[in-house]
Amino acid sequence: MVSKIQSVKGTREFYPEQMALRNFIYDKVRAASRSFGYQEWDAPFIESIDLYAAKSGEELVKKQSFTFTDRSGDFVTLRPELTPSLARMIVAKQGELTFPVRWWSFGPFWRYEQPQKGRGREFFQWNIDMLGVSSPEADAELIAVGATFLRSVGLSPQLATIYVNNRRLMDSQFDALDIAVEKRMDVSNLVDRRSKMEPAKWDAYAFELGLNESQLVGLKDILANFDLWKKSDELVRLFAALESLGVKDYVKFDPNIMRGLLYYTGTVFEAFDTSGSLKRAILGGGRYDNLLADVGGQPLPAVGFAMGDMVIGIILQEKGLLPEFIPSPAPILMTIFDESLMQESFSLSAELRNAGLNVLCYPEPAKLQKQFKFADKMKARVVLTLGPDEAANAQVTVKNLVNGEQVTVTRESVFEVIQKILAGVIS
RNA sequence: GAGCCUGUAGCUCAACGGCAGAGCGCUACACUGUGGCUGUAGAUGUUGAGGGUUCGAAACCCUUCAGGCUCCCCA
Repeated sequence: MVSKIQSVKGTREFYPEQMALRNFIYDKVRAASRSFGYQEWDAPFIESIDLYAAKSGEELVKKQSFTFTDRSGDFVTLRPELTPSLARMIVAKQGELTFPVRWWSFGPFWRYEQPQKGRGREFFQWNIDMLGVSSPEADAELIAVGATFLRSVGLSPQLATIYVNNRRLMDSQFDALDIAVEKRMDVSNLVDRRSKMEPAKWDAYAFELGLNESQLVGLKDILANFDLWKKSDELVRLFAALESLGVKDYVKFDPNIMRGLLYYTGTVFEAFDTSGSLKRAILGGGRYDNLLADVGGQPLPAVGFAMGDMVIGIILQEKGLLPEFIPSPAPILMTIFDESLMQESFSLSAELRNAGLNVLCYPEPAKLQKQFKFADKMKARVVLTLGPDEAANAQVTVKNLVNGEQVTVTRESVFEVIQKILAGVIS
């Protein structure tokens, strides 16, 4: 008895309908990236574990990466993130690249996590970065790319918001409370967890981390102050640029946005669906000015963000923002009337393909009813029939499945008639 | 890595420890040159897998796999 082999935990199978969703996201990602002039690139899918050991979090490297030894005994990792590969590739050609570099990528990543809604072990991720510019206006451009994407998939500012904060601003606020530099990580973590903990427990946790009463009160004041951005020149400039770029209605300052990652140095941001059930970020990123120097390059400022395909995919499905799924990429079905007319029908389909049309040919003679039903299932818009009557007069019958109208025309004019029908359907 | 919930037809779900069912979908026919809509008929299946308790298990117990909700983490 052969037992069924199921797919690996946390992976997804892409049947044509799911593939259409993935391609929809890819198309929108590509369009948003290209509209700002970003170049597409990619890195290897497998990398040495050492690449991540240098700068990624310990959690990521030790617990959440797919790592194995290859046949020669070397440790290799299925990439859990792209930024270290980006840093290496930039450093390798730092002397010959034209800056600012604007690059984007969309590809697969793997993390050994507990699968949940919106989170799997194999997923696709959009990464987009600008390197070589340290201005808040560069930060604004990346946020604008994200907002442009959200708008392009039908997520209005009412449905999705990009929350912005700034690490330097928060650090200065922490300094003002006499919170030691060594404690910043802990306090960031504390801020991150606030929404998940009961207030009393959160207070207790704060004291546990060594904050005193006045520091806790001060921290709460900071986190409740949504005008704090006015104290940051960077954020004032950022919001001015966002206004000019036409995306300010997507963006809100929020001092509670921290982001766990160690390497962020300035502006950080995260986009959320404001109305949905999913509490996960759609996209997130920020400025990381020290990373390239840390991995051995010349100092180079950088800003970027990443977006996984799972959360956005679920949101788009839940909100009904996906286009209708059309099973067949060919809008035209050529029927096969009977054995004797099969070759002629194949020839006609070939002629139409040569003329640039996508044509789905029924593969064998069958009842017309069956073939029309098939056309309907495939959501074809035009069905061609070449029966004895048509063959005798060098004609073809063309049926418009959208409005049910049918005409019999000469073979020479079929192409034109079909084009008119397809054009009419679109408009 | 930890806790809790769930798993029955292709899909969504019923079935008190006592004959495995419904809706949708699917197939055929009504209609021997025409889809959708309608009507009629038909097939749905190792109840996730393995073991145990019981006269009898989809149900109870154990193990395991998968999904979901938390913790963790979110690069």
